[in-house]
Amino acid sequence: MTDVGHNSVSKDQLRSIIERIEHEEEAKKVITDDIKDIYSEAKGNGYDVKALRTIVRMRKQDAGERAEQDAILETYMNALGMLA
Amino acid sequence: MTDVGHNSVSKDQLRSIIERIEHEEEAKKVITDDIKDIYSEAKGNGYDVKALRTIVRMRKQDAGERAEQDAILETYMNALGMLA
Amino acid sequence: MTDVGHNSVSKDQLRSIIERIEHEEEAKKVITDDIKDIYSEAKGNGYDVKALRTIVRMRKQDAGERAEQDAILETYMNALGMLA
Amino acid sequence: MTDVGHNSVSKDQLRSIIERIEHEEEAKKVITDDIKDIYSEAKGNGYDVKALRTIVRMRKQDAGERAEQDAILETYMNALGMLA
DNA sequence: CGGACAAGTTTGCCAC
DNA sequence: GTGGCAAACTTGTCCG
Repeated sequence: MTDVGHNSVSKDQLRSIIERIEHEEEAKKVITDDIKDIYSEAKGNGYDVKALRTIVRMRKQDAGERAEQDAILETYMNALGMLA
Repeated sequence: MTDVGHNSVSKDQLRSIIERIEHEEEAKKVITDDIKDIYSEAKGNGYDVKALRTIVRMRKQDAGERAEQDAILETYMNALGMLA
Repeated sequence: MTDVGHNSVSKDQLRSIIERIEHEEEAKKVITDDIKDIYSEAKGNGYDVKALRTIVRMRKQDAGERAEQDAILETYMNALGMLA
Repeated sequence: MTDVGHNSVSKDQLRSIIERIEHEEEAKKVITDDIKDIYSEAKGNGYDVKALRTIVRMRKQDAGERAEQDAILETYMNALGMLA
């Protein structure tokens, strides 16, 4: 390899970095699939997946933040006459 | 309350589903953070993070590439009546 | 080209189909970009883009359907003690 | 009502934004439907829709491919200090 | 912090 | 009509 610029890049070090990342990403994929399985199973038991996701999202969302979002929405909806 | 879907949602079953998902998502977050750490560490060692991400992405694509090509071939063969 | 199966595909006809589709997709992309521009401009005028998107989505959604979704959500939230 | 953000949201301005977006989205839907029609017509003429979609997708990728390659090259050159 | 990029989520379509 | 595949939209993250 031609040595360009700073380039004291150890081939082995670079390979190690890449492989560590790829290893983690595989692990992440496993978990992602597990989550999908849980939703699928729930669906099989009659649950509404979209609603479940909404619940999970809401619980993750900070309460104050949620109120803030609601307030903005309400402001706009009111301006548009979408409220009562 | 209006009865939606099969309903008579078991509180415990629902809670179990939600908590299993949240547990998996926490595990996923740990891994996501690990990946970020690896990139940060690499950056500290003088690597260009954007380039690293590009490499990882390319290797992922290359992996999928072969399958993609095969799928295309099969599609055409099927369209031409060369399969079964 | 080898004549396989039914294959009386006119090269010109195929090309025409493909190009018509690609032409439409370009037009679609223009509109998509226009929409992005409107949101950007609104953002520049101090609007909350996320809230705007929510409004648009809600107005698109049928009222009855929305109530249905809300009912499911409420059922779950109640089961989890997220209400009151 | 709570004052959110800059607020004093002009009802007319907001309505205008929303309606412009909705107008564009309708236009987009028309095009989307046109595309569907083209595929349907092609199907009626004996074409394999899945294969057509594959072709369109591939041609789009090929177009982006060159730009992608250039971007990768630039990224590396930049990382190696060969730019600027 | 603003704009680009990537990830994740949702929706639509086609085959079975 | 269900489940898997692919497109589109949304959200979040990262770099400048």
